[in-house]
Amino acid sequence: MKDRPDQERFNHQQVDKKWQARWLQTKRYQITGPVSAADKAYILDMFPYPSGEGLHVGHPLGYIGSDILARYMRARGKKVLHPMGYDAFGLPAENYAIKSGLHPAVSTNQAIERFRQQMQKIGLSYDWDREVNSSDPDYYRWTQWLFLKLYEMDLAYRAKAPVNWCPKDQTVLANEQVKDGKCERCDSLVLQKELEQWFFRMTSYADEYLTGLADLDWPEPIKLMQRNWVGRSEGALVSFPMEGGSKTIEVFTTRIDTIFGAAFVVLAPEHPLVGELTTSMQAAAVTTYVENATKKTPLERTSAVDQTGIFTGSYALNPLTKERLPIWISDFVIGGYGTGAVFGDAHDERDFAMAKRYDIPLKVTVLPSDNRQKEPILALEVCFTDDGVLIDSGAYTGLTSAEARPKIIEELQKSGLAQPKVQYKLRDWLVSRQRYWGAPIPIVYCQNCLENSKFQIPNSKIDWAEINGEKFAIIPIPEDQLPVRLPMDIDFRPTGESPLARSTEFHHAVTCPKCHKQARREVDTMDTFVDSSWYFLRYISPHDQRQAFDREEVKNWLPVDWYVGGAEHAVLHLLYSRFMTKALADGGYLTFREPFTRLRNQGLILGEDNRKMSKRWGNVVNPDEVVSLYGADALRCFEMFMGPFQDSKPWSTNGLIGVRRWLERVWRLTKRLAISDQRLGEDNKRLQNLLNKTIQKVTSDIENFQFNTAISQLMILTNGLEKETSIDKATWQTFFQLLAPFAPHLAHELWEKSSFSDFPDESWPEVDRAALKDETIIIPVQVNGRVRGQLKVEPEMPKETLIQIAKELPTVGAYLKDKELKQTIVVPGRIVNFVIL
RNA sequence: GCCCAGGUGGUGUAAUUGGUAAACACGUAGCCUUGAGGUGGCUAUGGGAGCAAUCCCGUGGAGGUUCAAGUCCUCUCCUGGGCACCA
Repeated sequence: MKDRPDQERFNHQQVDKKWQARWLQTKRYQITGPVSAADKAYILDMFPYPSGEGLHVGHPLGYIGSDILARYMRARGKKVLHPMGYDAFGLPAENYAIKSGLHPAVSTNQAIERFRQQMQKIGLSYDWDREVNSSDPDYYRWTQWLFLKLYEMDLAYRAKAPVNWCPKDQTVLANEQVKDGKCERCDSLVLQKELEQWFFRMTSYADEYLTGLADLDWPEPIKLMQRNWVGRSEGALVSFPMEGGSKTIEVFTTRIDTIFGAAFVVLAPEHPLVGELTTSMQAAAVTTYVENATKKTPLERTSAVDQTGIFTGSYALNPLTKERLPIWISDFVIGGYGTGAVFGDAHDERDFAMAKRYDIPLKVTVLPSDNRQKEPILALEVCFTDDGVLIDSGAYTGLTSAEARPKIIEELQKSGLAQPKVQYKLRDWLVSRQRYWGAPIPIVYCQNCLENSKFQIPNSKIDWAEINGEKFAIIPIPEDQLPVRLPMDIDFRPTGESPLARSTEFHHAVTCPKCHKQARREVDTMDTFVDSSWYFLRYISPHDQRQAFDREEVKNWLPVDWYVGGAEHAVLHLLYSRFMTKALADGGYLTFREPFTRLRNQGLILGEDNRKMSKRWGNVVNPDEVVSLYGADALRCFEMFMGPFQDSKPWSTNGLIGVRRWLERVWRLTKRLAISDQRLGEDNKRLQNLLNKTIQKVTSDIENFQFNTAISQLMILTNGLEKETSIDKATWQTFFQLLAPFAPHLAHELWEKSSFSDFPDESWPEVDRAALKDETIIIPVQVNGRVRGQLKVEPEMPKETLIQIAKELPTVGAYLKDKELKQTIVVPGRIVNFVIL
């Protein structure tokens, strides 16, 4: 029978299994003693939420990229820490439990089991002994410990605040979880509600989030999003005294230069002075307006096109001009930003629209830009040209408004009329959740302790909380009593109060750790983002029963060198992790202030129909099927070959087949090519150069996360090898080494089959410098910028020779004949260009 | 509305950073192999003119800089993402 190529097929199932089993048997790197920053590589993937649906083909894109990097770094002799875990607390498991009755702990563990198997099938080289699971008491115990530390450091506090309330999920949402005024998860319109909640003081590091970005190797768009999120603006606080009253209205402005043109003052409906300022004449109208405004959902409020408002009946005085300014209320002013009050003037679109609507007289004169030099201008009035140039405010003639601002503030500060102020959009982080499936907040509320504290020395600070009108002392659970375990048998249907409140045992059968009288527990759980804000520390000593992380080992391994994950975490998770790191550093637990040195984002893999992969569209591709049909290496290489790592791109089974075809060709090469012990001879410069180029390209491409072109280059090398009949051993080995990070199963198998010794895990090919030269290259010859011929030349050929032989090309000569040569441009090794008239 | 990122063949994309546009694949066509099938092999494949050598056009659009532009500048259109009454 004829020896048909397809009888030599690469049996990926067998090969995958063999090498995956080997990885699991391998004793992985054990952390011992100090590791220098230069020797280590902490390569981390954002840990997944283990959903019941398992991974689809888009999830592992990032894992494959980081795995290639990890394998490459090991080959380079680095000590690599490459762990994986599960962000296992959270709403979906709880919602699923409500629907199916299956306890979240059970469904979550099933999902984790499945995730792990799926990841192992792809051949991801994680250190499986280091898995963490945020819903495990051994983990959340330390999340609770962290809460206590923040509380000690006054970075966790309890406050009454208007909170985003999702009526469907019956829970409070963080600002970050509200999208377009709707719940991020269930799309219900979000309402506002006043509740006492736990907050983390994110804002204490507002400036550091900005300055710290300078030293981080992160994608620029992500940095920008963080900057926008922090939303720093410099301006001034100005006090507007009330006419005929003792109170003043504090106003924040970034446009102090427009203060002379202030025409009215606007308060947010929530502003505390609203009641006091409203005259009896206006009382009814104001009450109606304020009620309507607070009833509105955030969406309704932000989507309003008109600047509606209501006059309070009172007046304030411009502190500079002493002019009477009517005080209005409008819901375009946000209670939670700045001072919740603004002054209105003509330069601002919203102010302008409102003034127009209610016929409030404006005070700024806007002059056409060709009118700059004209007089006269009222003594204290600020005038602008219509392109925003300040032309007169007395002392600052000729300055742009941006130039004038700091000077005006300085001037006003001298007379006590204003003070500089930096304002941030960033808010503190609301971490309380009225949900079951999360880490319990380690606090009890004790009435007895509050009573007793009245008799203590006046200065002893005791925090108290108000729950349903009753007052309690806030008592943190002592560290050695952690974890506060989540009760397992509980009715977790949402009713608006935390499900934990329904557990008598959890809620009431508790004694105060301080006075040992009966107390009640905090029944809220923590936002799952708290769990994920520190998990990268737990991987260092995941089984440590005495501490959250081993401080010495953390010093060795952190910060994370490469962090790989989706861009959807640009602000939330990444900012929370930065906050936690800074807080722990201030607490003396860490010696660094930024958790992630490098960040790389992977793109989305869309369905073959170019839509987001989802059950709803029926376009989900399961990696298990791909792996069993085409092999783990085909999946890995194809996902890397599809396009730039960070881009979104549609799945294509045909493309996958193409990559599989390539691996098959590599497999067959081993059959066909004779292997010689001789080094490549001088006669095979072509192959030598190709090999060198491939080493260079694959190496730099991996380091730059340009895996798609690395695969292309490996394909080019394969095409080159196919032209040979025999090959030297060294070339062959180099090829397998280069292939190994991408297609580890195939590469290891081929190495072994070729009867080389054990695969060298800590070795990476070097470019053979001596071989890297003397190949002729082809360069274009242009006439007037158009290619008219090609030249085969030595790279080092001198200019004069180049010009001469270029002129002799028949195709070029024809153009140059009888023409005056104006200029000749020669870039050696690149191009020759003749410029003629 | 504001701020980013990006528009290159039928498709995914590449381009040594200003130097032969389309590498590497997919798809398609023809041929080969096979009893058959294709996750097998070979060849061709941007558009147009021509028997051909060869020529013209071509990187969303319009201008510009340059010996030379996918790459730089100005304006403009479209797509994706983020923020959104932040004073």
